[in-house]
Amino acid sequence: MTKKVRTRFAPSPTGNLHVGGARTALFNWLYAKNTGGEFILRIEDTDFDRSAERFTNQILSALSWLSMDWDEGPEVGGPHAPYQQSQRLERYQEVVESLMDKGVVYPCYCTDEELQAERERQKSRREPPRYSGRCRNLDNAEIKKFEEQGRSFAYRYQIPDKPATVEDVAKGTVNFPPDQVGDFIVVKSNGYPAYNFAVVVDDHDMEITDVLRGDDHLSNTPRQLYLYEELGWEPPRWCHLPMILGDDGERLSKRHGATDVESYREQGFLPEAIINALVLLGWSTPDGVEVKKIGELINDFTLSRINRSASRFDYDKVKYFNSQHLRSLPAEELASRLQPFLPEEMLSEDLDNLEQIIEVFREQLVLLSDFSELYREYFSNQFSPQKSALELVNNNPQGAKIIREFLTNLEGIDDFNLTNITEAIKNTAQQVDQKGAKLYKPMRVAVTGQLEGPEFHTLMVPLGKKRCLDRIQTVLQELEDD
RNA sequence: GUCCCCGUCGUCUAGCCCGGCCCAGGACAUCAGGUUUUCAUCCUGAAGACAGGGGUUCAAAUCCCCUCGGGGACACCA
Repeated sequence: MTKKVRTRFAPSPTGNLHVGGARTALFNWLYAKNTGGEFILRIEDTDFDRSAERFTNQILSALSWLSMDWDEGPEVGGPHAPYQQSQRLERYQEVVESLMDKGVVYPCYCTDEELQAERERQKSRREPPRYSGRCRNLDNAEIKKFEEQGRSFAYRYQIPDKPATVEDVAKGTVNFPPDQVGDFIVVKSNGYPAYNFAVVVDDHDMEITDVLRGDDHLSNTPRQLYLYEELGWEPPRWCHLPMILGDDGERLSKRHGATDVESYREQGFLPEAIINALVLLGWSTPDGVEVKKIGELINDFTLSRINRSASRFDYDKVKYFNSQHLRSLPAEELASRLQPFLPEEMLSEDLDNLEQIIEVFREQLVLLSDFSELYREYFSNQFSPQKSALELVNNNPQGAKIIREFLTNLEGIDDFNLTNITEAIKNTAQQVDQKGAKLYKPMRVAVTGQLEGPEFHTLMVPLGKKRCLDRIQTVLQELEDD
């Protein structure tokens, strides 16, 4: 029997969750869900200077919003707690000591300046910039001298001089020639573990079976592989995902505008739309159907359909997905999603009719935030017909007459429902013997003051009899004033 | 600079592993028509790509090589 799949997402809390990170999390989550495995969340906060708790909180909340729940991790705990690297320092120490016992780890007293100077020198000589191993064989006298100078030290791992072969699910077999990497730091001088060391320890301890991550990590993998071999641990399966680039083809960064998941939430995107858009970056559905619900994605997701080339996040397409998902949401659900986006001035009677109003605007909505403008335009008490709209009615010889007949027909309605309103429209059509735009435009203008917009007879129901009649009278008034 | 990854319509991609069904299919965006007695929706259509060059082969988007282009790593960042 094969082992149960355990994937993880291991963000560093040095910024908000951005689309690249979310995509990585998503693939790990989907893969775990698809195989009935577990998804672990781990916080890699070993960058003492840049990590901040508010980022951890933001990441957690963004993940939750996207509906990616984790089986183990912060807040939920689990058998391998704590899931935060800054709280696992003792464990790293323990592993470093075992490496020291094997003599494959040594203290390095080099300062930042020295290391940087070394790199500069190598570059100018057109050599690969990498650590020379100068502290590898320090004798006691030298160590004593450094100690007396008050220098701090970091631990470096002495890499074996041999090629590394990474078997990657997405990229295939990748060979790295020897001599490409220098001895790297496993524990920083502040006592915190360095990335390449901490991931190995944690992924092993947490029994991670599959590591799905951005392919910017591919060239780090040999280092990690060396460590796995040194420690006698079985490495996970690696699957390096193609990167998501900015619209200019460059690595995603702050200046690319909206890259935070949070900002999409604020703009009125639905989490399922973001997920739908994200999953198609570097992966494709087996049947070619692109708009999918989360459950369908879980069902469809396999590693074999991951592609290998980088992609860009297309804002227009996310909007398309949003409009599609918006349409398939039940009115009740949509009403609840809309809550944070409702205009403050919304009337209580309209609030009561929210679901009805939603149906009026449904096809027009692309973002949740579009609702309030639509509401203001068609439900506002400040009703002021557009000039161009009035002109059109004026230019129609029957215009005013249509509206007057329409008004009379509406006045006679007791129960102001869609059937009766439609009836009134039909009656008006017969009375004035008009059809098409000539008939409908004046009525539309009379009710909405505009030439375009949502289907106006559906809109009339939640607008209510009184507001409709008032508006029609206003329009008639303004027509006469001309 | 060295090493690694990648290169199909403007964008996301299918096809590539196992060459022929691909003078390359779909989606978004764009443009043009049409349906809907109004509007929105929707439908139909158009335009639009195998980075370039060599090979191998009866046959190459698919296999091999080179070039070019993009990205990544070479950090006491992850």
